[in-house]
Amino acid sequence: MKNHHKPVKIIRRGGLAKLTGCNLETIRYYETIGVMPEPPRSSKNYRVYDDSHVTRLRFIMRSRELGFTLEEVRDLLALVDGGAQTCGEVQVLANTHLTSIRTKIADLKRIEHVLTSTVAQCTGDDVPECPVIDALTEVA
Amino acid sequence: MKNHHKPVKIIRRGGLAKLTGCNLETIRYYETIGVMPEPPRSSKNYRVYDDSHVTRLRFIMRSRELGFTLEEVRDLLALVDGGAQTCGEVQVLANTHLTSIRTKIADLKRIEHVLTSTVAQCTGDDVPECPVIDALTEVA
DNA sequence: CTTGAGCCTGTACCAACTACAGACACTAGG
DNA sequence: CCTAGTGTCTGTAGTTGGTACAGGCTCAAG
Repeated sequence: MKNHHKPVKIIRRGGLAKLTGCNLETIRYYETIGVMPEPPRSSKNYRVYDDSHVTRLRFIMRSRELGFTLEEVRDLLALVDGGAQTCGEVQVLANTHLTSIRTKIADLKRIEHVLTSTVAQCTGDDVPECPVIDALTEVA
Repeated sequence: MKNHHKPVKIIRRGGLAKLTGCNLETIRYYETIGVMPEPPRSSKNYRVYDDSHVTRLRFIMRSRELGFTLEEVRDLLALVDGGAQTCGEVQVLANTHLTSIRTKIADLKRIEHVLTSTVAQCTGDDVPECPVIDALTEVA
């Protein structure tokens, strides 16, 4: 008969924030948009979390770090929650996301190329003539 | 004595939108945030634009296409408006922007690499085990 | 007994737009 | 002359992904 009056360290919102590194308010935000479940409440109406919430929040954060939108995170979680997720379904989501990332990279590289070659023509002097301004002004 | 009762085709908001490809509402937005000037109004309170507005809006749009934030656009315009802009000053703004673009590219490439190598391990089958889900779940 | 920390709620704010409602203005057709 | 359609005006709300703050409650320590 152990743990009679110190069963488990209870996790409240601040605790979950510290455990995960997530911002305190963001946790509540994730709850309101439905990617985090509404946790049970203590007698004083405090949110009470457990390990499953820690895991889920970390999943969300890691997904976000990899650039998944919250809508995509919702889809991933729906697959996981459904229990019937298949590797094939997840792969489709991941590949779709990968495509949009590759598009973004291509866009940024194009921008980087244009800017780099334009700035390279700058004298950098105290003169009003500037290739960058010209490039932005030209009718394109 | 020509153009006696057809002086110049007047440009209203819709006209400016068509000339530039800019969204109608965005033009008003740019005015409220101060990157586009308040144009004169007709007797019926319609905004009346001229070539200078077309040029300026195109400058803004081109800057946005190159990924400058509206705050950066404001800075660029301030230099141009001041009349005393120097190539050196513009170059500084452009290089700062370039740095942030390169950072974004690097971030996206890292993400792309992680996702690509993870998805590559997927069987894509109708099985619940999935390397992507594992990667998102792992404590990292 | 008071002070501070932590939690609660609702709401406002950021970028950079986009869209919509409701009210006028103007033009062409019937 | 009336009406339909288009264009414009204003203010305001919604988008994404958070972040922050105000005002109020509870609780533990000093």
